[in-house]
Amino acid sequence: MGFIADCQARLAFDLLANTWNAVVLWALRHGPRRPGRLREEIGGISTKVLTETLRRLEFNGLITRRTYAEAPPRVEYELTDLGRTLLGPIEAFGAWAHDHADEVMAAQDRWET
Amino acid sequence: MGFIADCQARLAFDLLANTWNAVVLWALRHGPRRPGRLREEIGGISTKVLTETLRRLEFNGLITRRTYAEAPPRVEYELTDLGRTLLGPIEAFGAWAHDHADEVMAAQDRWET
DNA sequence: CCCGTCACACACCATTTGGTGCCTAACGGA
DNA sequence: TCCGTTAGGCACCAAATGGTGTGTGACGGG
Repeated sequence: MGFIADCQARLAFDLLANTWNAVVLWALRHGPRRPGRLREEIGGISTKVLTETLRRLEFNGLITRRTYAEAPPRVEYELTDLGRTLLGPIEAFGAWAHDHADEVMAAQDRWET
Repeated sequence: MGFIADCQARLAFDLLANTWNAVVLWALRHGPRRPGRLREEIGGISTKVLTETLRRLEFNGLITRRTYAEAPPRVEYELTDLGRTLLGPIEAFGAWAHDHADEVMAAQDRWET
C-alpha cells in the first residue's frame, strides 16, 4: 500500500534524493534569483552542479528559467506554483533538523570505535 | 535564514539524499521488521543495498539492530525514538507526492522534444 | 581594441551509489 | 550426511554525482 516500491511517494523521494535539489528550491523561496546570486547564497556549489540542478528542477516542472536578451546575459530562475507546493514539506525537514540535528550528531559520535 | 550551505537543514537533507533511506524508514513505521520481510515489503532492493541502508540509518541513530542467537539467524530492525520523529516529515512528502505526482510527470512529458 | 562580466558548455576526473553473483556459518530436518 | 534457510560479507561492475579548469559569445566601457 501506498508508500513503498514504485508508488508515488518514491517519486517525491527521488526529487529530493540528491545533495542540492532541496537546497536550491529552498534558496528560491523568496522569489526569482540569478545563478550568481544563488551561488552566493547557497555557498559551496560549483557553477556546473548548480546548472545541472537547475536543469533537473526545470525538467520536473518545479522552477522556470527566464532569459533576458541583454549583455552580459541575464537569467532568472523562479519557483513554479508546483515548486512552491514543495516548500511546506521541505520546511518540515528543516524544522526537524533544527530540533534533532544534535541527536543525530551524538548518535554518529557513538561509533568512534 | 539558516537553511543554506552548512546549516542544520543540510543535515536533514543529507539523511534523505539517497534512494532508499526514506523508503526503509517508512517501511519500519509499524514496528520491528526482519530484513527478509523488509525486502518483500519494499520490493526492488537488493540484500546488499538494504544492509548498507540499514547500516547508515543505524549509524545516524534512526534505527536499532537487534540480533537473536538462533539458527537460522534472526535479526530485527526497529525505529528509535529519533527515527520515529522523522515519520512526520516523510509523510509530508508522501502526501505531497500523492497530490502532485501527476503534475510532475506531466512536466517531464513536456520535454519530449 | 582589448577587458571584464555573465551564464553557461565541455572535457576530464574521483567518489559514491546501486546492483549482481557467489560464498559462508549455523542449525533443524529428511 | 546432505539440504534448505537466514543474514550478510566480498569481489566486481556500471552509472550517477560532484567537482575543477578552460573556453566562448555578446556587449559596454576604458
